[in-house]
Amino acid sequence: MKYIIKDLKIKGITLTPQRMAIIEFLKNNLNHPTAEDVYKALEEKYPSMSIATVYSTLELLKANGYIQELSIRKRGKACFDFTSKNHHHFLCLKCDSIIDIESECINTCPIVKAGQLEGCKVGEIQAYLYGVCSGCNKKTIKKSNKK
Amino acid sequence: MKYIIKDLKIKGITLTPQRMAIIEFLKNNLNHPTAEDVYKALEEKYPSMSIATVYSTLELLKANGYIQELSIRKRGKACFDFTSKNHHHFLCLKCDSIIDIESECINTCPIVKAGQLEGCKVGEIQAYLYGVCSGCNKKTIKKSNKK
DNA sequence: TTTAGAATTAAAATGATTTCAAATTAAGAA
DNA sequence: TTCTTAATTTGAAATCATTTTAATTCTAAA
Repeated sequence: MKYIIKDLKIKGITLTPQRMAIIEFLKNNLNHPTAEDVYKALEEKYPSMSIATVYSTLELLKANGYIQELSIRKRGKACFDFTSKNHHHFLCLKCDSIIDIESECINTCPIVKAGQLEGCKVGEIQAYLYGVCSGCNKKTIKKSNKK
Repeated sequence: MKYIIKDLKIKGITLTPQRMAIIEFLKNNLNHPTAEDVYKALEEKYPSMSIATVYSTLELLKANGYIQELSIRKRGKACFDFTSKNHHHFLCLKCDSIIDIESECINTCPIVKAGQLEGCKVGEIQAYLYGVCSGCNKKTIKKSNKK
């Protein structure tokens, strides 16, 4: 948080209250919010804020590498994530939730380690795992027990 | 190709000329076309075909597991891929092209092999590799030699 | 051949995101 | 502090991929 503020100042990027509020919100909401999520959350405190500001700030933060836009979309919407370090994402096909996967095991793949494949220079890898999350798993088990 | 036709018939799905043409096109264009790509390609041969038909057929083929919709989007558009077998995708950040990664190495990750992680049941993994493709790499080298 | 259900069509609707021009704000200079 | 200019925000309109709709046209089975 602090380092972003400092960093942005060094880069000569203006720190408006709106931008501060958006950064603050993202810091405290690591559950991959959409632009709309951010907008709705800040609506009360900043009634005059425009959704266009949310989009432009998210774009700014993305361009400067503070946040990542996931390739995965929540019901057609882009969602965002603080890029603490390289991590992957798990998607629950039942409840639509996105869970961070901190496991390093994907990063140990030969391709990733070598940083290249068939002449392609590989910089980054984003893995999306699809399945059923533990919460939904438990629900399913309970249901089947009831029968 | 043949097996899809047979399969669809068995499933009681009507094989209209439009659907046949779309399947045929996808078979011959493995470069991850968008709905618009499909539509434009068939426009000449089927001038009356609607883009809505393209979308509904892609949806049908996806629902039946013949094609895969990538999470990655080409300039904001969904793109599709025959799912021969589980494979991953490389995205060139310079030329926007998407290249199939047949390498099995990602699938050998402990998470994927175990099929679970932290209580989540993992069914499938889609990896997106980002970087610079061999074509663009060569161009860059040539340029830097010219200097 | 008839007919009911399914698929196609063109147009309108939707909804996330982007663009725009006008109004406001930030920040450096005086 | 006040002035000034450039950057930012705003709200509304525009964009654009995709979906929906209702009417028309096909398909396939009887």
